[in-house]
Order: sequence, then structure tokens, then C-alpha cells
Amino acid sequence: MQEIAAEAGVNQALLHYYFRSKEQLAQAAFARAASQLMPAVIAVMASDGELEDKVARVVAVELDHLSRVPSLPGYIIGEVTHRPERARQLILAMAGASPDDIRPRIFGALKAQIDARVAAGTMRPIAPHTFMVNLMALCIFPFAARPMLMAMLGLDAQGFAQFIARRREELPAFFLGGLRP
Amino acid sequence: MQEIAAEAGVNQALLHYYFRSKEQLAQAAFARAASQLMPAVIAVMASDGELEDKVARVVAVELDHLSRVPSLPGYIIGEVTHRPERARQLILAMAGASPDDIRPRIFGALKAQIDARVAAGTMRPIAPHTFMVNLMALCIFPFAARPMLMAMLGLDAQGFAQFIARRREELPAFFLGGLRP
DNA sequence: GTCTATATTTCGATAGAC
DNA sequence: GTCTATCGAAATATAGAC
Repeated sequence: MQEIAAEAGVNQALLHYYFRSKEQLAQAAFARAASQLMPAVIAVMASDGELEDKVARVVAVELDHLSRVPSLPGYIIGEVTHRPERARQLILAMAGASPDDIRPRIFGALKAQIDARVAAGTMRPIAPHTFMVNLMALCIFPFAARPMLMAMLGLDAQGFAQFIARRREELPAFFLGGLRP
Repeated sequence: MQEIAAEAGVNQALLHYYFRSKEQLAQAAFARAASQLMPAVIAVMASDGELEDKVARVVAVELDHLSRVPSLPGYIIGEVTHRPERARQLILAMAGASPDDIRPRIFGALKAQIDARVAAGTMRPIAPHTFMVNLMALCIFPFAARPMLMAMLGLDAQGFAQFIARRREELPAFFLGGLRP
């Protein structure tokens, strides 16, 4: 609380005036972060448009956005791991609706598009869940594991940014390639 | 410290006797966790054997292991995000050697194998870094984001386990599929 | 709404008996 | 090595002036 107050240029009493307790401040911070984890990803996936274009757009939007707040995924994952009850709030903040309401909207459209591709023989069957998880994993994980990857690959901040920039171009082809029959 | 002592069935004084401070206890816990994040992955990747077999073995070993400690990735990611200086210790604990020593061992062998496949026309070019990051992402992310995915996909613990079990079978084909020319 | 000052609680660390 | 008891520091929450 002291650190936060100092960084905000106020004192602890004011934080308490606005948030009433440390826990409620933590929840507010988490809610704001959660709403920024997957900007428009759900909207994109639920929208009309060719599957391949959706993938390309999700990758581009997501990597561009996370490049601006690279530690966001690590923060959210740490928080949700430590307090699993936040998971529901996370989905709610991401999508603006409850998990039960969101699920059909995303996975309904996605399943129909996958089925169409499979029927046309241009795609192997894949569960919509798996499709989404793989896409999220390939986009989000490099940021979540950023300090680890920087150490492992011997990159500084600039080198990491370049790594992501290349990824932005290559990832759609890699992802869609994994789905070819 | 109180919670940890209670769970361990001892008291705080004994924790201090063994670890001297909270920070040193945290480091010890982190080091132990780090050594379990990617069991044998580095060994497998640096070993002889066909690339396709390595991928299949890494996926199998990693998913089997993380299924037994599903919150390990989330803990490590949270810790490294909050304290990036732990990243070096993470690599060291994972591989038993410094990042600078490990890098050539993994990526040297990997690069040679990729180059051979590319020359034979059976694989698109891919940077060894990207290869490793994609593989790690697809294996580790589902566990790191487990509470979030459970909420998003509407799974309980058993449903998540089944999701991973299917993943164990499907992931190698998806991953290698993304590399075909 | 924002501050200073302070009360209250929690927590990490230590002393010392066994 | 393990415990009980306690010190001292730190942090959160509150009171009250402006």
C-alpha cells in the first residue's frame, strides 16, 4: 500500500478512502488488468469473417497490445494461480459477460467454421477448445515467460521485441499449418 | 511463514533455524520448483534421435509431469514476473548450468536437425528459438492458465485432466504440422 | 477529497529453555 | 533440533484536521 501510494503520488489514507481495504484495491487492479489481457480477441473470434483472417487479426492485435504491457500476462497468471477464485472475475472482465454466456458465442461460431473447413477437406478436425487454447498459448506464453525466455535465449529488451516482431509475421502460418489435413 | 510452518507441522522458529529468513526460504522453494518445470526437456532436446521423436517425447514427458503438479508453471511465472532477477536462477536450476553454457547445447543440435530437414524439403525453415518457444508454449501454457481455462471452458478438475489427456495425443501432430513446407 | 498523526494488527526474527 | 515466548519492525486501517 505504501509503495502504491508513493507511486501514485498520494498517501495510504487516500487509497483507503477510495478502496476501503488492500483486498479491494487488489481486486480493482486485477479487474482492470483482466480487461486488457485479450483486447477484442473474443469479439474477433465471435465475429463474421474467414477463419484464416480471424487468426491473423488475433495474432496481430494481441502481440501488438501485449508488447505495450509485456508483464500483464505474468501478473494475471500469478494472481489467478495464487487465488483461483479470481478466474471467474477474469473471464467476466475480459468479455463483459459471465463464462456461461460467453462460451456459446465464441465456440459456436468457431465450431461451425471448423466444421465447414473439415467438410471441404481443407482442415483436419480440431476441437474448438483446442483451437482457442493453442492460439492463446502461442500468443500469450512468450510474454508470460518473458524474463525466463530472455535469460534462456540471451536476449535484452530490444532483442525480445524483435523476437516478437518476427513472431507476428510467422505465427499465423505456423498455427494454420498445424491444421492442414 | 506462519502458514508454511503450520502446513509443515512445525513452528516459525524452526523455519528460521533452517532458512534464516523469509527471502532465503522463498529462494529455496523457487529453486526446487524450477528444477521440476521441464524435466528432461533440455536433456531430450540436446540428445540424439529424430526430431519428430524428440517432440513426441517432450510432449509426453512434460504433460505427464505437469499433470501431477499443475500449478507449478503458474507459480514460477508469477514469481519470475514479480522478481525478474530470479530468471537466471530458473535456467540454472532447470539445466544445472548457466544460460551461456546451456544455449549452444540445446540450440546447436536443434539447428542442425532443422537445417537437415529443410535441406531435404520436409520442413519449412524455422528459427530454433521459435521452435523451442512454440513447443514450450503449447505444453506449459494450459497449466499456467489452468484456472482461467477451467472457467472459460467450463471444466472441473477432471474435465481439465481429460483435456490434457487428449492434448497429449494430438499436440505432436499439430506442432509438426505447422512445420511442413 | 486530501492530508497528518496514530491506533491496531500482523509478521518476521530472536532469545533462551529443553 | 525443536519448542515457547517475546521483541521489534512494518504494514494496514482509522481518526480527525483542513
